[in-house]
Amino acid sequence: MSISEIAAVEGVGSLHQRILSDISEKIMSGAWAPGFRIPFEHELTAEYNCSRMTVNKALSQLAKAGLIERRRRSGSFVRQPQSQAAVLEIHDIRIEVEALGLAYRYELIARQKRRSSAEDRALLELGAAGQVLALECRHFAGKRPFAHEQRLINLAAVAEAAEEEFLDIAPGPWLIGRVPWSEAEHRIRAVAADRHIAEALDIATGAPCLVVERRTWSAEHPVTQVRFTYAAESHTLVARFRPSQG
Amino acid sequence: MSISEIAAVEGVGSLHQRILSDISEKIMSGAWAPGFRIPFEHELTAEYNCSRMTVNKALSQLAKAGLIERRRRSGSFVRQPQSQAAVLEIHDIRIEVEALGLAYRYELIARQKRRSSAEDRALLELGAAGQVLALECRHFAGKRPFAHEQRLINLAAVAEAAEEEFLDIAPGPWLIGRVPWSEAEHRIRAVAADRHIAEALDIATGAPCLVVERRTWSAEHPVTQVRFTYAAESHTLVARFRPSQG
DNA sequence: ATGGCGATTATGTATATACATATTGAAACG
DNA sequence: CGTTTCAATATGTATATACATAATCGCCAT
Repeated sequence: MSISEIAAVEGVGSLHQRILSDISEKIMSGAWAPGFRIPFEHELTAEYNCSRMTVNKALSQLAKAGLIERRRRSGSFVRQPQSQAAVLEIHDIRIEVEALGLAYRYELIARQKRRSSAEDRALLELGAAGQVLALECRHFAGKRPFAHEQRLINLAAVAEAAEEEFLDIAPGPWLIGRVPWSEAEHRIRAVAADRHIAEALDIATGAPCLVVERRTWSAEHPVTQVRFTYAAESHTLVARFRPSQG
Repeated sequence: MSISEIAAVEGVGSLHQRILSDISEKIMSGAWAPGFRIPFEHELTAEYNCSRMTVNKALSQLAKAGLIERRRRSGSFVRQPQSQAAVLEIHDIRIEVEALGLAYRYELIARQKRRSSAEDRALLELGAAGQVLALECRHFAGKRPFAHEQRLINLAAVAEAAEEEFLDIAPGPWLIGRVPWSEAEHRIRAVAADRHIAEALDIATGAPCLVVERRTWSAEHPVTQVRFTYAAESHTLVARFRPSQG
């Protein structure tokens, strides 16, 4: 939780919020350097003329936000500047398209159930061979293609997928509603459109595209691997970042 | 703040923590669907045989984490799942290059101190005019250009930057060591290299590039805006994801 | 009906208080 | 001199209570 998120959730007028922002201001400005021991709760209680609970609420939140570290008997200390980590929002494509005020349409291009090839196993990080479902589809924004999707689903992990046609529902939302995922890994890069992608997205061969690849695990089992390709003009990923311990 | 972050910070043994995890479990599992009105504070007070403050602490945190929405007089409701959030690690370019086993080199191309233009103010989201420092530089991996950097620094926020030549140290690490940041926003997209970028990165004009733009704030003040451009082959962003609400 | 008004209700914030727990520092002891 | 014990201290959690605030419901007058 970032400081501004705290501020956004809490009323900015409340006292514990004011204490919180006063202290974070001192830390952010560098006035209180890393390692500095911030005043004890009872000192802040006196300074703000309020109860310890109120001070405690503010300090607890600063600790949660990672700005300070609290040690019993010793006090609270400004933490070392942390590594950068980000909270990256990845929306459902449908929601993204509709947020642009455009009509969303989904189209299945190909669907193949097969025994996993060596390449499939590499993509899914599967140890043993087994059945997989390979899907290729397109997402439209209005009349224009918005994203191309290539996906592998590990049928050992999601057996019901074999029964689903995926004619009317995209595999993303279908999976989200069915398989809780515990972890995922994304790779984001720029590529030049090859012939196949260029045709699918109705752009020139060689045009820049944003590729987002995702691998998802549920309880340590690989579930799905997907590659989304967006035409450069159509897509920007937005990420809110906050400092965090790393 | 994600649920697991809450759990990590708080002791898992405390009562408000147990209430919190009980409820988030119901929400995550789908037992309490979006829109469902969770029990009132006084009902949970009875169920857990504890005070309202304890229940309130748990519910406030669930609200902060974005799992529920609280409405006075109406109750608390499970929110629609908003998006998937991820923790994306963004490393220093130098570290990234050296992780590839290549020699890192930094080069300053241009440095200009100026009164902020309208464009500068838009990029930095600055209200009033003031002095800014505009920098352009390159990062090398071995002999090849790895990334191109265009940066604005708000001198009202970081006055010492005016004295720094940035001949031997890149502005990124320089800023990180000096200005704690509270929040940043990233935009990631693919573009075709224009002539200037193509020259700087030694690639063909029109070649796909990954652009990462970042705006950073410290204590509500804009600090810096930077645009990194990477040749497509040279860079992949990797993000480890966990489920979360927001 | 309908528009305003007060009562009701759930949450939001703050208080004083109490006891638990972890850690430190110093005194007591072998 | 080293170790154990104990008291002091800051934070962690929980309680009962109080009043503020926002939203909703129903009543009443128009």
